[in-house]
Amino acid sequence: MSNERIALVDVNNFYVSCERVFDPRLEGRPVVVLSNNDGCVVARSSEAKDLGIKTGTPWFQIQSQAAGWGLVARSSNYELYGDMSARVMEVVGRYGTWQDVYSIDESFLGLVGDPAQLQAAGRDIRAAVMRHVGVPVCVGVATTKTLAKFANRIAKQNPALGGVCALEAMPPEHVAAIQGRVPASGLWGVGGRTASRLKMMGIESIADLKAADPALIRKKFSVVLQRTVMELNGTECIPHAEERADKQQIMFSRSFSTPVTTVAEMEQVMTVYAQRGAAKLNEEGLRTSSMTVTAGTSRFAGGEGSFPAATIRFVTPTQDPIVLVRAAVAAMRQSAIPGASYLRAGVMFHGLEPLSAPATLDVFGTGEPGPDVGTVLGDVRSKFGSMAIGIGIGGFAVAPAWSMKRELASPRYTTEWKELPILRA
DNA sequence: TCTGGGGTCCTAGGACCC
DNA sequence: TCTGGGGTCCTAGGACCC
Repeated sequence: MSNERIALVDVNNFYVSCERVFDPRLEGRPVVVLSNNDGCVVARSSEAKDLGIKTGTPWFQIQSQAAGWGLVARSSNYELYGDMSARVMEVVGRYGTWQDVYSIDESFLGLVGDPAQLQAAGRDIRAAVMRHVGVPVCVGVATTKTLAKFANRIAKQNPALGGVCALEAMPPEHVAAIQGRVPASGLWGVGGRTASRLKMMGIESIADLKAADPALIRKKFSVVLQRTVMELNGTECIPHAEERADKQQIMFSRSFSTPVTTVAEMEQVMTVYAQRGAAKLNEEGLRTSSMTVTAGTSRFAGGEGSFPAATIRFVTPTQDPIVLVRAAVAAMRQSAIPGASYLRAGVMFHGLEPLSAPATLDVFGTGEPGPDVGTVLGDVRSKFGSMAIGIGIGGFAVAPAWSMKRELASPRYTTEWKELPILRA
């Protein structure tokens, strides 16, 4: 058996940790980061967790108690987090035989060595990320991705381990005892629905699931859960990211700060959202053969609500923002109900293909390639800023009433010259 | 008054083909 | 009472993840 193992490295409370790098006054205090429109809590410091604040808690429900708790809230600052993520991934990647970036704050890593060497590597990674980027990480090491996730969780929950847990360095009976105690729902890939169905079969703990018959699990659930069972028993079943397919869909979707009720406003929204989606296509070097536009009223209001959705297929796949904007506006004009109080909308692209792919036969002769508008817009924006140019209402100088609210935002410390942190010595 | 945004993978079922 | 078999492709929806 090879002694290559899999590490899962992730940043503790990533968004909060990013905020703390640039505002050390937040150290030791309860801190939360809010979703777009300052809607609900998406990240919490350990102190905020101790206050009993849950992920997803609406900000308006706890806002009035914040001062009494000494709780600090920040709007989410994805430019900052994205840039910090790239720095963390670069440092972590130096230590692996391979690296599979799984999310904004996690990556899997190939590590070679005996249990003691793996633990030492984990400690080196922690120290390097702290020194070079300034955020704390935890490291779990095991034989499969599912077990590495489990080990990482042990590292997080036991401060005595110093943020590193190599599963094979622990006594097996100790590991078994933990697996007997922790519910299966604590595993990667086992959500609430699956957990409650498992429970009805008498499978409650991780140990129960590990001992379950993989064939039976596949029959009653799916190949996904079967893989979890096999990974718990040390058989690798989850392929690395580079072996997985290319991106399948791209979406741009946002809720509004104030409801949209008129057709004219909804057309504005589609104009802007389709352009934002088109810009993503351009960044990825893709074109789309199918676009879905959606909108929705509040899920929390009573009554039926209105959730229009329309899909447009393009005979000739396109990345042209003018084509996409026109189609999105026309589709939504037919689907949205005038007077309904819409709180969100989105644009999704499917059937993606690289721009380098051979063009589909253009039967109707409409797709004569002119200057690539998307590329021109992208170039102008990267030089002069994201609001520098746009199509139609997308080129407004003043944000419309429905646009996003971020009242508690921190500066984009690392990606905007005008917002660099200032150091006084 | 105020409740996120973006993805992945799998499965079932229908359309269509020979 | 009988009314193929086998295959592909596509889509919608479910479940999960961070």
